[in-house]
Parts: sequence; C-alpha cells; structure tokens
Amino acid sequence: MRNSSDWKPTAYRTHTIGQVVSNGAKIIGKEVTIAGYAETVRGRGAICFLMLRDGTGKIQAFLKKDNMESDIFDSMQSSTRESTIKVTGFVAQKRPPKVKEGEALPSPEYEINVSSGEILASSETPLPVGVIDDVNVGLDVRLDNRHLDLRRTHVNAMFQLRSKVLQYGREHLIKEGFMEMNSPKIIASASEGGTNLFPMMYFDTPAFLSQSPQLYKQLAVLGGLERVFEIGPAFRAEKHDTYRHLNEFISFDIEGAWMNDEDVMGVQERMINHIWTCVAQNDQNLIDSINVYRNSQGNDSIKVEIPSIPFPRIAYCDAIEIVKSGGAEIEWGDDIESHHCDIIAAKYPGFHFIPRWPMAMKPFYIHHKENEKSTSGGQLSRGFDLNYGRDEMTSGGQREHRVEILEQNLRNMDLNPEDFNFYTDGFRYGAPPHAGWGLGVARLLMVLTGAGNVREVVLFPRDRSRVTP
RNA sequence: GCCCUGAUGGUGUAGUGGCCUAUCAUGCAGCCCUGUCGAGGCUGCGACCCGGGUUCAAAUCCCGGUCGGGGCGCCA
Repeated sequence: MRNSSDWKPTAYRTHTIGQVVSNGAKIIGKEVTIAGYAETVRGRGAICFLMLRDGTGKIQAFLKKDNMESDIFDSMQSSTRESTIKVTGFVAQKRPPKVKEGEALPSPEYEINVSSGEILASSETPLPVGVIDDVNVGLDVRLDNRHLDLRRTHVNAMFQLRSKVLQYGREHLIKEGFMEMNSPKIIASASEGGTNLFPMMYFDTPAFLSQSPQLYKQLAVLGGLERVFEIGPAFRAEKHDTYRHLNEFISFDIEGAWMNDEDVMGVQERMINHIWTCVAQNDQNLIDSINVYRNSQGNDSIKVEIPSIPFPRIAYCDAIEIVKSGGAEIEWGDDIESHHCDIIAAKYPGFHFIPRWPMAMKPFYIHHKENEKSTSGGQLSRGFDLNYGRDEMTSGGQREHRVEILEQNLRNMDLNPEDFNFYTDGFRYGAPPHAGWGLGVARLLMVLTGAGNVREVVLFPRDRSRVTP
C-alpha cells in the first residue's frame, strides 16, 4: 500500500484510508469521508461490515441500520464486491476480534462508524477473477482482466516496485551527470541490425517501429550532450514464446562520451547497487506484500540482497573455459546459450559481466583494439553482457567512433557500407570515444521480485499472441 | 521456426470407455443473524473448447482446428 500521509483531500474524500489507519488514535471521534472498493460485505441483518480498500490501505466500515437512512443502509448492505463506495462517519476504535485462548490480541485497529454513504459505481457479478480469492488464477485469465488482477495486493506491489526501480535508476544516473532524452520510435531503417522489425506505413513512406534507441543516443552524444539516458519502448518482431521475451518492452539505455566499456559497466553496477539499496531501505512493505502471496502459494520468501560491487567480470574466453570444464560442448566463437549460462551461474550466482566477446559476434558499431586477440588469434571486442543466473539483463559496449573503422567493420561482415550511411554519416565530423548499454527493465524486475515471467511485471504485455487489452 | 504438453461451472480443480442428469473449493443468488473479521448456518445456481470419427456406450480413444502452458533457438 502506498504511503499517503502527504496527500490532500479530494472532492470524494477528506482522508485516504491509509491516513485513517495510521492516524486512527489521534482522530478518534472525528468525522471523515473515505472512498474505496468493497472488498467484502458481511452481515445481512440490521448491521453490516464493509471492508473498504483504496490504494493506500484497508479499513472496516461499520453500518448500523439505526444510525442512518434505511434505504442507504439497504443499498450498501446489498452491494456487490468491488463496487466503489463512499462513506461518511466517525473514526472509532474497532472491537478486538476473538482470538484463541493463549494468543495475544492484535494491536488496536480503527474503523468508521458510518452515518451516511453512497455507492459510486456498483460491480457486476460474478467477478471474472477474484481479488481476494485463494484460488490460483492462470496468467492468461489475469492478463485478460489486468484491471482487476491489479487490485490484488501483491500484483499492485509489483508495479509499485517497478515504478520505484525506475525512479531510483533515474536518480542515480542524474547524479552521475546523465540527462534524460527521448528518441523517435518511428524510423526509416534498422538502427541496430540483427532482429526483425515491425513494418508500418508513415503516410506514404514505408517505415518501421524502432527496435532500439542505439543510433539516436549515439547521435546525441556525438552532438555534445555528453551523458544521456532513455527509458522507452523497443519493438522486436521475433516470434519467440518464452518467459523472458516480449515484442514490446521497455529498455533502459545509457550512452556516455569519453568512456570505454569498463566505464559504463561501472555506471551499471553502481546503478543496480543503488536501486537495491534504496528498495531495501524504503520498500520492504512492498516486498512483504509479495511474500505474503508467495508463502500462500507455497513459495519461499524473496529477500532484497544488495549485490556488492564490483560485479565479477568473466571474460568471454574464460566463460568458454568454465562451460567446457562444466562438461558442455562449446568452442571459442560459439554463442553462450542458456544451458551454458546455468554452468557459469553455478559458479557466479548473482550479477556478473561477460566482457570481451569475439568481434565477429558483435554488431559492426562495437569497438575493438587490434592487439586484443584470443589465444587462438580471434579478434576480441569491447562488447559485454550483464547476466543474472541464466538470464541476460544487458548488452552494451564501447562504440566505434572512427568512421573508417566502422566502414571496415561492415565490409568484414560482408555488408555494404553505403547501405549504412544513415548510421555512418553522423560520424564524419569528429566523434568522441563513447560507450553505453541497454538494460531490460522487466528482466531486472524479475530478479528483484522473484517473478518467473516478464509478463508478471509488465502491465499490459505484448507478446506473439496478445495485442489486448 | 522446432520439440513436448494441455483445454471440465465466473475462477481453480477431480476424472484413465458404462459407477457422470460429473467431484471439491471458491464464487454467485436467496433466507437467518445487532460486532463480524478466513464470519457462520441453511437452500439453491452454474461446466466437459470447436468440428468430424471409432464404439452398444465418449469428459475419457482417434483425426483436424482454435486457444493456452513448458522447453529450445534468437535476443534485452
């Protein structure tokens, strides 16, 4: 539940429920108006108990037929679950519940002794997904009804955490001198290469949805903005169907001038460390909400373990050796696949960087140094990944800032440099050495919240078969 | 794109050819209750994904379709 201690009254309430819950002792006897969703409606006689919930807390409203107009009482006691209701009444201390012998009484709670009220919008029945039901609901049904799913405490908590993670990430980058920018999402041609793009018509011109802000953040740095970041959508027309892929996702991207790969790895590990530190300090209540649900489903609690920095760096060449010694078949130049990552993660649980990939496996815009070769003579690059367990969080690297090398890289990959003028033209008038990365926000949230599927931490996910809601 | 797997009331499930006009929980509706709090008691409501086939007999077996889930590949 959100902390609303500073929230002002609105047209529909004098207090948030959270304000009454946390201040009850000081405002006993005071008349307040609150509004919320009817979580339960109990008692069908001459008294009635409404459990009201808003985004800040839950409180019981006590209705007695003698204390109010009978038609208001009748409509409220026959209201359906999840209807939105406004009540006016006096704050009172709640009678303590019966407890088994030997058990301690809970700490004092407060309720509203209702004198009048109004149903703002009644809920149809039955609910397509229960908000407080114990029954486990399938993800697909939940996503079809996300507006109701979101009323569940632990789901709500996950999205509050998501907001916090973005907030703390922003705070940290701004502190390190990065400024927020926005790049276009409608583009004429691929800005990164590699994956398939969604085609679209831009009036009479064929265009695509952007797969990455890569080129634009580099152009911003070339233009002298020095240090930039962007949190925005990226679109990939890949027909994958996994717990960690979506066709639209939010990418957390940075780019910094006069930096190399090691510099931006430092930015990243400091940022992640800052996010975890802030969550541990400020948001344990959200983690607790998630754990209440996890425990009810027989899952272990999650803990916010602040990752210490620096994160381990396992150079690609070393990673290959670790995988080999773990018994898997892999050669220098092969991609490190998920089952290989399991072997590495067994040795390095938690966040770890994998720098110095073979140049041939990285995009043409990644920087390399001629003298950095593998023992077998293969050219290494200044590209890196950040992994957690078997999952890739980030891809990044130092970029190539010399246009003649960029064009040579393209030729080395059997590509025609003229086809990439949209990219290389920006590099013809002087360019600072620079580096950056792109981080999958939902994947980071999976690590923090223990979610087993990115769809859990994306409000309205877009996957291969889902375009609504 | 490949491999595996699944679809039963609103939701989550039981069911392995006849015992199924289908189990349980939750929900929903109605009645009882002036302090409930996982409220309780009583009475009801509500389902075998679609199409074809096998069989005396199909929720159950076979084929096709649709829509899910898991794994792989690719990536963030």
